Amino acid sequence: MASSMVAPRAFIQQQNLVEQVADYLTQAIIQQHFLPGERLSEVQLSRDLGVSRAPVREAARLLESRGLLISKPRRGFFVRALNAVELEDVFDLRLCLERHAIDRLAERYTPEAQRALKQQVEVLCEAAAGNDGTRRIEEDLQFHRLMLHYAGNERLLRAFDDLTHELRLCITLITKTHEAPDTIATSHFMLLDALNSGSPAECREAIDYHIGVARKFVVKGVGETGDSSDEDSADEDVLSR
Amino acid sequence: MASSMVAPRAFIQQQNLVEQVADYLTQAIIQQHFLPGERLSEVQLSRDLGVSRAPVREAARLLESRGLLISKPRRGFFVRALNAVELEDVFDLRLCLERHAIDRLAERYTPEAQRALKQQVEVLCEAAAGNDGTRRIEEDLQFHRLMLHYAGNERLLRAFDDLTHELRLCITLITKTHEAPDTIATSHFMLLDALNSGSPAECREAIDYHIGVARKFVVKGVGETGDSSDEDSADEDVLSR
DNA sequence: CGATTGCCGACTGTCGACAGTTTTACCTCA
DNA sequence: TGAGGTAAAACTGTCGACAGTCGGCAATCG
Repeated sequence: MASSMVAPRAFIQQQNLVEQVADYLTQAIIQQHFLPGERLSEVQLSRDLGVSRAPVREAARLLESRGLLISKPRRGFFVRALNAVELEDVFDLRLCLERHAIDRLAERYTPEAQRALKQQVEVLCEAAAGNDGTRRIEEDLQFHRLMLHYAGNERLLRAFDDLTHELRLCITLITKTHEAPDTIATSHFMLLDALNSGSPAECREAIDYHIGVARKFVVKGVGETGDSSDEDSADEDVLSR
Repeated sequence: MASSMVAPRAFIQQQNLVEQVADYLTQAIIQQHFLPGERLSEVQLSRDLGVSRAPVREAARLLESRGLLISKPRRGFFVRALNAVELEDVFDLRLCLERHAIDRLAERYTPEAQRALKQQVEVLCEAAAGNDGTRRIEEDLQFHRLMLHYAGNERLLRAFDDLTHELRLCITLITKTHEAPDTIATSHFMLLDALNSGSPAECREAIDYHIGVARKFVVKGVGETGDSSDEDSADEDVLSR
């Protein structure tokens, strides 16, 4: 995985079955090997992966907290299916988080942050030129993650990471519609320019535009596939507690 | 609910052991029966609660995702201890979420929302007059949760709920400093007035002031207890992934 | 006397098994 | 042929057990 980064201990990490299972499930869901709404059998999974049910269950709970799975008592785990409204909500929250992040970032735009972001945009442009759609998405998300990181609020970053799992889900789910490499490049350079200008208003405008474009892309896509995921859950669960 | 906490009680109802254990742990942590940084033994807990280790582990993972526990591989689960910086981050994220929420709420301020919020403020005022500090906090949080709810973004509400667990943790941890009932009342009526005015700027100002006050209260409190929770984790885990 | 090494207890990670429940398949009957 | 009921199959929730690992303590060595 590219550049400097902190060498993440490539040593033997044969442990952590839970995490391994979670990674496997995440990949499988994103790559549509499990369809939205599909039921996951614990025994089936444990057989396939050659582990017992305990780590599978714990991994499933982890994915549930990340919004990729939904558990129904006595029924098991189901792949999360986002409907149009939920999709809008995800992008609205993303807008909320990134607006705040870019506000903070503009106040503490260190040369290090500037350099890192610029480099990441270059990596992204390179990825956009290639054919690997998944990598393009990952580099794009990584750019935004860097923005959140340099905004200097760990908790804010965690909220973004939580959201990213769902974001990745619905983005990958749609990504037949390829954005042109130029569009991606200019769209991100606009953000850098806004940050360089130091004007909060300009930053706000840039991020609103940026996310608005992404939102349109995905929402348009989901209109085609159009899954609603509603079955019997007619009642509202809000307001409880 | 009572103070007889040490006695673990065989409140073993039939189903949903995980949720019951999670609730028990949450209460125990908030009420400081487990101190920040303390290690939780799975076998001890399972013995005390009269259940096996599986539901305890799953509940612990749930609390970990809520930020109340931290798991160290091969070491077990530890009660989360927030240092001053993390506390600031929590309130900064809260500000981020509530700003966005009040913006949206101002755009769709239905009579129903208006009525519900007003009623909740009254409940809060009543609670503030009483002696039960925990209830006052809960009613306060419930008011803000209602704001988020009527903002009409389920995902935003979920992010707030996630944050609330940590918020509750550090608020309750500090709450020797009682806010005066009048202060609480006026502080919330200001929010209602701002919403009634329909002015986004006024709403923004009100929520900034409101959360700023709460933040000062809590941060001041943590300065006294002053736990840092840092031990050996000198390395940064950000930027990974 | 201080540092190192080996041992011991405690604990976590994981597993296979059992009981209760839900789903499904089949069989009967109108 | 379709509807309804019943029994089997499959699955989840939970449990107790085993193995590998971690931290502490004591004995040993410099």
